[in-house]
Amino acid sequence: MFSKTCKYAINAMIYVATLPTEQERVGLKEISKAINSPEAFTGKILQALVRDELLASTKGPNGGFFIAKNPAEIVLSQIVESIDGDTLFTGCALGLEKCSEEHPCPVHHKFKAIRDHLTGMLMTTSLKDVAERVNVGISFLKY
Amino acid sequence: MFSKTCKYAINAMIYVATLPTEQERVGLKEISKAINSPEAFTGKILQALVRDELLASTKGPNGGFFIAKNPAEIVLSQIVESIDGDTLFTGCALGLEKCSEEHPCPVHHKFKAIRDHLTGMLMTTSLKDVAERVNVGISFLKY
DNA sequence: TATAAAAAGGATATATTTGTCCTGTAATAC
DNA sequence: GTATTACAGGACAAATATATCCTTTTTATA
Ligand code: FES
Ligand code: FES
Repeated sequence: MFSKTCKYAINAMIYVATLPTEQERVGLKEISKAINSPEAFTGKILQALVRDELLASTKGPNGGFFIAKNPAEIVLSQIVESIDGDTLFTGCALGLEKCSEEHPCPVHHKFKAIRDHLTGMLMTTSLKDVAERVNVGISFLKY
Repeated sequence: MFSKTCKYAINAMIYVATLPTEQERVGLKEISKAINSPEAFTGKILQALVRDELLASTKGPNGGFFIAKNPAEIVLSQIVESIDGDTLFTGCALGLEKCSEEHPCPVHHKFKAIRDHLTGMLMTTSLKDVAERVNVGISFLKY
C-alpha cells in the first residue's frame, strides 16, 4: 500500500507531532528510536520532508526537527504524496498507463470506490488527530 | 497497492478467462501480447499460478494455458494472495509487525474499514465478472 | 521415430528500494 | 574563534523486485 519509506515518514511525522509544543526540536536519534526505524535512512526521509516543508529543522546544539506548521493543518495525504507521489491516488490498480473512465481496466468501477475511500480518509485525517491517539495511549508507533 | 507481478498475474488470468471455453489453451506469447507484459517474466508468473492451481497448462504443440476451474469460482483475492501473499489483507498500514485491535497503529481504526472494503471487493469479484466486462468491450487489458 | 512446439526451470542481468557511511555545513556555547 | 553538536548531502552497499536468456522436459504430429 505505502512504501516502507512512506511508512517511516508517516510514523516520524506523527512522533514529532506527539511532542509538546514547548519542546521545540527533537533529534534524529530519538525519532528513529521512537518509531523503530534505521537511523541513517530515516535521516534521508526527514531531509525530504524538510525539503517539502512538512517538517523543519535546525542544525547545531539543541538542533533537531519540528513540524513546519500546525499539526491540525497537515493531513496524511500530504505526507504520502510527498514521499510516494500520487500513483496511489490516481494510478490504475491493474497497471494501465492511465486510469480513466473512457478506457477503464476491468476493476476500475469497483476499485474507484475504494481508492476514493482511501483518499478521502488520508485527506481528512490530520497529524493532530493521529498524534492525539498516541498521546492518550490508544495507538502506538512501534511494537 | 499490488506489485507489478501481481498486476500482470491478474491481467493474464483475466485474458485467459475472456477466451471462449471451446478454445482450449492459449500460449504465453499471445497472453503477454494481449496484456502488454514482458514475455519471459510473464512466463514465470504463469508458472507460479499453475503451481497454485489457478491456471493449468499443457506442453507441446497446441499446448498452452487455461483456467484451472470455473472462472465464476475464482475470485481476485485468490490471485492476489497467490502472488503477493496476505500482507495487503492482514498487514498494518504503518508497518507495525502485526495489525491488531489490542496494539493498533494510529490509523488502524480508519484503515481497517478501507482494508475490509478492498478485501471484500476482491473476495466477491470473480474472474467471470471481470472477463465479461472485457468481452462486452467496456473494459480493457491494455492501453 | 524424428521433429517441432511449447511450457518448466535454472542461471543471470538490470532496476529499484532500502539502508549505511563518511564528509560537509550550520548553529550554539564556551 | 574554537570546539562541539546535529542536520545535509554525496557516495556507496545490500536487498528485493523486475526482467532476460538459455537449456530441459513434455507433448503432438508428420
Ligand atoms: S483504469 Fe484501472 S483503476 Fe481506473
Ligand atoms: S495496526 Fe496498523 S493497520 Fe492495524
